[in-house]
Amino acid sequence: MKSNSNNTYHVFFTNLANPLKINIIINLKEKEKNVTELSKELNVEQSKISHALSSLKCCNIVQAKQKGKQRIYFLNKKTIIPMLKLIDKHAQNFCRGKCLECK
Amino acid sequence: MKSNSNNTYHVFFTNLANPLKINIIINLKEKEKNVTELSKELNVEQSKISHALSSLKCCNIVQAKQKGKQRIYFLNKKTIIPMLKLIDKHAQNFCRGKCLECK
DNA sequence: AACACATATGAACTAAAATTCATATGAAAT
DNA sequence: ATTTCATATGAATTTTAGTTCATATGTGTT
Repeated sequence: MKSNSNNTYHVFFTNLANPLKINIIINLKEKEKNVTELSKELNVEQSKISHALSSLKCCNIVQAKQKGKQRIYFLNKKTIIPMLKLIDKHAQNFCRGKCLECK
Repeated sequence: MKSNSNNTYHVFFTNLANPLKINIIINLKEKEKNVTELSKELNVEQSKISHALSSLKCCNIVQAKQKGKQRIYFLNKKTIIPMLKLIDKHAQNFCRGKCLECK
């Protein structure tokens, strides 16, 4: 019963179920950035950013390119942008604007 | 920087980041069911099902109606079905069909 | 080849979420 | 009003995921 794609769903959602990763994603919506920039703008320690990016990258939610000694991360917008829109709509329609933590 | 809707995203994804909840959702795609039916079909202990349903319900990912002493749960398909489709496409296009756990 | 800047990685620790299990609540039937 | 079937709930425990920090790797500069 627990199919293969069910596991894909689980892996995917688990990867996104983290506030820092969400903040990174939102931040990368406007513009691609390197690790140090993200670290400064979000005011979060570098290795935390690296760890977060690493798992986002492994699902291809973000991608990266090298530029000198910097690594520039950019968002794979194909999936994420429409997904966030779905959640926005869901929150409006079914949760009075925002989903609340369920104890 | 950490906006309000960022938290909605986090709550929403966290709610879905669980293999049992995914299995419940997939199971409810075909047909609405009560707790006992889900428990038997997924071969999962009743209180686990109830806990899972309770948090899915609080985000209105599932909804419920009473029928005698049973509570029938059904999927709010508006959000979830297109979201799962997005992930299917993502997996095909960017992850060779399935997302793999990232260590 | 030594150095500095940029990023990644591993492992121990901490935090958060899921499971378990005993029990409470609820709804109908007798 | 007692019993039975159905579901929910709380709290302790276990599991899983995130953080931290020290250090490794990688890239360019002198």
